[in-house]
Amino acid sequence: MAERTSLQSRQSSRRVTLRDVAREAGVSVATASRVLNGSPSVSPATREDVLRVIAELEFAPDPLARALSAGGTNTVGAVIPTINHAIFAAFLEALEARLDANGYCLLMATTGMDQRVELERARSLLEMGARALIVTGLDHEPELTAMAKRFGAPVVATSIYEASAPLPTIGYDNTDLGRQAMRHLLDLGHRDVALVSGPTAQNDRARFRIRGAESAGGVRSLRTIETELSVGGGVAAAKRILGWERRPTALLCVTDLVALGAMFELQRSGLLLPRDMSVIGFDHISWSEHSHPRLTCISLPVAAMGQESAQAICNFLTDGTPIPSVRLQGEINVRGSTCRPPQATKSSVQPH
Amino acid sequence: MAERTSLQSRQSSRRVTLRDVAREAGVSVATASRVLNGSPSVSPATREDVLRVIAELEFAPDPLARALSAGGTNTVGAVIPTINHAIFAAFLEALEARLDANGYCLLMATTGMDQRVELERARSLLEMGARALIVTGLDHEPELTAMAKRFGAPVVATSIYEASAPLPTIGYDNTDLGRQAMRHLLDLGHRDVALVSGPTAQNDRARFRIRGAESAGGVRSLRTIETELSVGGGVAAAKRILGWERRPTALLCVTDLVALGAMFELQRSGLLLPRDMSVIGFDHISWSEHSHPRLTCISLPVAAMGQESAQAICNFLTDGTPIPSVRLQGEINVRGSTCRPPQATKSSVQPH
DNA sequence: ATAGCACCTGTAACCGTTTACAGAAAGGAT
DNA sequence: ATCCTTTCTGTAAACGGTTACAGGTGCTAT
Repeated sequence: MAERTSLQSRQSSRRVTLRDVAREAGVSVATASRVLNGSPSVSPATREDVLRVIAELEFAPDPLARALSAGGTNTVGAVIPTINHAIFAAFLEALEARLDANGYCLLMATTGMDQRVELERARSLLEMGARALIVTGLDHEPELTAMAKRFGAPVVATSIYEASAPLPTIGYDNTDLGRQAMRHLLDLGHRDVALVSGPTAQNDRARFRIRGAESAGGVRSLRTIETELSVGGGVAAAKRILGWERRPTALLCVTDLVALGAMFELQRSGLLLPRDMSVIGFDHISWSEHSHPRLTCISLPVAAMGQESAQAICNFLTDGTPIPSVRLQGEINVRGSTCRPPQATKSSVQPH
Repeated sequence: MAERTSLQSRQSSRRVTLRDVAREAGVSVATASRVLNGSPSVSPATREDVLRVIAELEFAPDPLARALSAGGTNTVGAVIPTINHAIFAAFLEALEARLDANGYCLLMATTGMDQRVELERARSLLEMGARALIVTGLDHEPELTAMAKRFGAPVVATSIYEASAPLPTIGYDNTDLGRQAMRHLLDLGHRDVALVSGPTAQNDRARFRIRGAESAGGVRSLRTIETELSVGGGVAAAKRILGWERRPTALLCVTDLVALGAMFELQRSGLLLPRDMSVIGFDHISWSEHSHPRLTCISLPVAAMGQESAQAICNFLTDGTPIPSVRLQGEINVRGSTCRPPQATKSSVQPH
C-alpha cells in the first residue's frame, strides 16, 4: 500500500510527455508532434483531439528534448565584469532586447573582474548550451577562445574596437576617446590635470583611455590616480587630490561613477564646480545630464553596442554570416562641469 | 570534387561526438562516457587512451544531450522590469553569484514593466529550460503561474513580502517601510510632505510604499506626484514642486534614483539642502552614502534578497525543500539630507 | 475496374549523452 | 582443475522530442 502510494506519487511527479498525450488521444507520437508544431498535414478532427488532450493533461514540451532534436538551443552567453555598474547594465539591457527580438535568450554571468573566474563562468555558460559568447575587452585567459571553439561558439569582444584583434571586436576606440577628453580640457586651457581611473590591471579599456589622454600632449602636469571603480572610489580620489599641495585645475575621470563621487566630495569640501575644478567623465549614465552641475563627458554608445553585438551574433547563428568588427563612435557632450581654469587668460589658451 | 569538398566541410562542421571519440579510441561509447565523467571503473590504460583522443579531437560534450539524459538543466530564470536600475542590478548580481555557487546559471529577461511582455519572456525562459522562475512583485498576468506549473517550475516573487500570497515571497514589507520613512519625517516635525513615486500602475511595491506612508497619519498635507522612474523623473518632479504655491518642507521619494534627480534639481534652483528641503529616499544605491548631502534613505536588503532567493530555489531543486516566504528587514539610514523644517519649534515636534 | 493522386497517419531512426545490466577476463582459493 | 570474486568493458535502453519514409485511405480520371 505504502509502496503503491510512493509509486503513484513518483508517477504523478513525472512530467507529462508527448507519448502520454499521444496515447490519450489515440494517435502516434508523430501525429501529436505534428499538432504541436502546427504542421498542416493533420486533419482538423485529429488536431482538435490532440489539442484537447494537451490542454487536459497540461502538457508542456520539454525544451531540452526539442533543442537536442533541433540541434541547438537559442541562448547566447554574456560574461561581464559586473552588472552593478550602469554601463554594463545599459549594455546588457540593449543586448537582451535585441536577442529577444531574434528569438534568443540571454544567459548571463559575472566575473568580478577576475580573468580566472571569467574563464570558469564562460565554461559554465557553454556547458549550459550558450551558442555564442560575449566578453568585455581583450584581456582574457588564453584558453578562453580555444574552449569556445571546442563548443563551436563564436566569441565577440565588446567595449573595445581593434581591427587587428584575433576576435571580432564591437566597440569604440578607447585610446581615441581618451585623447578627445584630454583635448577638451586642453582647449579650455587646463595644463595641470589629474587623471582618475579604476583598476587597470585586468582592464585594457582603462589602460587605453589613459594612454590616449597621455598621448594628447601639451599638458604641463598629468598625475594619475588609480582608485576603486565606484562612487566611493571617486570620493577617495577627490580626497587625496584635495590634499595635494599644488592642486590640478581639472579632473579627467575614466568612468562616470568615479566622476560623480569626485564631484560630490569636491562640493562637500566647499569647492564650487566647475569654477574651482573642472570634471570630465566617461560612459553615459542616465544621471550625468541631470547632475548639478551637469557632467561634461565622453558618452559611450553602449546601447548601440548591445544591439550590434546581438544582431551580429544572431546573423552568424542563423546563416553563418561572419561576425564583423564594428567601430562605434563615441561623442563628447560638453556640459556644465567643465570651464576655463581661473588663471587662463585668453592669450594662454592655445587652439589647435 | 566540388561535392567532395562540400561534403568534407559539412562533415568537419559537424560536432565531434562521443561516438567519434569512442570509435577513434577503439572503445564503446559507454566507456568513453565513463572516462568523461571520471567513473572509477575504467582501467588506467583505457582512460589514458580515451583522454588522449578527447584532446586530439577537441571533443566537447553536448550540454543538451547531457541535460536531457540527466533530466534537467541547471538554469534558473529571472524576469525583471529592467536591469538598467541599480536596485535590480544589485539584486541580480547577488542572485547570480549564489546560483553560481550552487552550480546553476542565470537566464535573464527584462519586461520593461509590461505584464504582457513579462508573460512572454517568462515563457521564453521556461522554453529555454529554466527550472525555476523569479519575478518581481505580485502583479502578474494570471496565466503566469499556471504556465510555470506546466513546466514544473516554481515561481518566487521578490521585492515584496506577503505571507498570504499564493506564491512564496522573498522580500520586505513595503508598506511598513513606507510608514517608517514617513515617521522619520514626522518625527523631525515635517507636516507638509510631497510623495514622489514612479509609475504605480503595474507596480505593487510602489503602491504599498505609498499606502504605508499615507497610513502613518499626523501629516497636515501629503501631496503625491507620479513621475518617471529615473533621475530625469526626479528632476521633473522637483521642477513641478518648485512651482507650487505652498512648498512642502520634505520630499519622500519612493526610489533613490528619483531622489537623486530631485536633489540635483533643487540644488540647481538655488536651494540649500537639507535646510530648504528634506529629502528621503528608498533602495540602497552605492552613491547614496556619498552624495552631497548624503542621502537619508530606507535601505533595502537587495543583496540578501538575491542570496535568499537563489538559495531557496537551489534547495528546492536539489531536494524538494519547499520554498519559504522570507521577510527581510529594511532599515532606515539617517544621513544628511533630512533635518527639521525651518518653522518647526521644539514644542511643535510631537514625539510618538 | 484500375491507375494515379492527395491527404493523413504510423513506424522507426535519430539527436548525443548516461547508465542498468550482463558478460568476459583474470586472479585467488579450494 | 574448478569455482568464486573482482575488475573492466560492451550492449542496449532510456531521456523526450522531430522527421524521413512508407503505407493506407478515399477520391477522381481513364
